[in-house]
Amino acid sequence: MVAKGPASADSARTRILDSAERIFVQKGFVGSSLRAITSAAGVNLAAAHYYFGSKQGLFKAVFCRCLAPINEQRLLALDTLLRENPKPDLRDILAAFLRPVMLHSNQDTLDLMAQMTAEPEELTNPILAEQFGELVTRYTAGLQLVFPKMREQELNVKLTFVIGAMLQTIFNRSFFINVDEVSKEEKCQQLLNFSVAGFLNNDQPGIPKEVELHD
Amino acid sequence: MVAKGPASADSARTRILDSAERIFVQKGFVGSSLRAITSAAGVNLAAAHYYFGSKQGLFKAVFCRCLAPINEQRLLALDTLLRENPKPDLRDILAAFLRPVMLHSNQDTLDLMAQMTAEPEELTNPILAEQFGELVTRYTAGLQLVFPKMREQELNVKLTFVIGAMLQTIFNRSFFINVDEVSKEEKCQQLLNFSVAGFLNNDQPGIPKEVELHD
DNA sequence: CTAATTTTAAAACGAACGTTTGATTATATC
DNA sequence: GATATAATCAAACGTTCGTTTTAAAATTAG
Repeated sequence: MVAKGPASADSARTRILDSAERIFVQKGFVGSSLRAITSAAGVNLAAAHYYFGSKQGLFKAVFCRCLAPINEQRLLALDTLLRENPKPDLRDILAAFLRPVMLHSNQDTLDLMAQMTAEPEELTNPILAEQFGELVTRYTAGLQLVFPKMREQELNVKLTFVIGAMLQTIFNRSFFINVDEVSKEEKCQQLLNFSVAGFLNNDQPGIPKEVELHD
Repeated sequence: MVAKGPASADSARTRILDSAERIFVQKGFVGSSLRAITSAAGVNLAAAHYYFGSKQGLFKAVFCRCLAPINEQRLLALDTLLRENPKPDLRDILAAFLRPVMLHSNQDTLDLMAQMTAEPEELTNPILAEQFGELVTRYTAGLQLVFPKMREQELNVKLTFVIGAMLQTIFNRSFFINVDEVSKEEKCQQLLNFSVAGFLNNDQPGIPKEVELHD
């Protein structure tokens, strides 16, 4: 009997995941101790290794449990979009990408996503590859349907802008800009407007001749 | 003789700052040990406490040494702009904000800025308040000259987008989107185009009815 | 019930951490 | 040259960490 285990064991496993999620978000990977996680979960210290093998295994389990459903949602939304319209609308693509994160995620998941960007790469790269590799590939392909003439590099740069704006928005760290009173929905709508306009911008005038004069 | 100290002492202090900057960026605050920092600097472990009092004091010193000059540059550029033109151009304001970071900073400084967003707030908040408080205030005021009718909340949200896009761009963490082959200058130019267009966007069509438009 | 397996528990391991101490060496001042 | 101050150093402090071990309790299966 390896598949499920008894109910008490499963709830212990879940309690570890829950408290690890909260503490990893607050303190980061190195800042979180298994002792703090397990004692907050009300289980023995050794239980963490029993269920997840190592601290890193627990981290990966926490992360995948949070992010997998969101990215499945994003991919499903993109599929639906492309099936209905082979020449899709830019706003619809960006909405499919942003809405599952901005609107349909609880705060813990958002915080975990933001926290992820700060962990050491050797820890996060395997997880990111698994959770974001296909996502980025398919969305890039989708955007290329909208901008068939745009160089892939330029498209990647703009997608990076959108992701950065999204992460900064869901991040609770504020750089002393207070946006707490703006609702989720309004932030998402504004980010969509901002991103669509940013994507559609044709080369602006005023390419600087004065970039070099700094003294 | 407290002001300067002998040449060897000053170079020890500087060597600690240099190696701390590099290691803090790579490993974060909790992930960096004073032993690794001091041994990389070729000084005794106790020298870190001798010069900076504590690990946190060292962190603050590293951060301020990096960020103070950049933000002074940004404020000076804004001042020059507003003195020359009481009704400044949006692109000029954003350029004054972005260029010192995107073009005139070395990679270590950029990485440190990005890393900063991930450290625990109790560690970073005092530093952020000191280094970014005035910056945000004055740039917000500058942007309000361009958009006198825009609500401050909306302006803050858009500024958050710009900062997020900037941080994501200078972050070496890629989410598997490769933009390494794009030059600094081109990224900066694209970010300016993107941000100006995003700021200028007037309410796009297709605002969903689920969002209530209050006043 | 008995036996096999899964889950929990307590204790200890060696290693690494920030910090402090006390002594020693270098530098500057008179 | 004597002396006060600044700087360096090795060593140790007490804690905390991830992980392992060993055994007891709980659960399941025959």
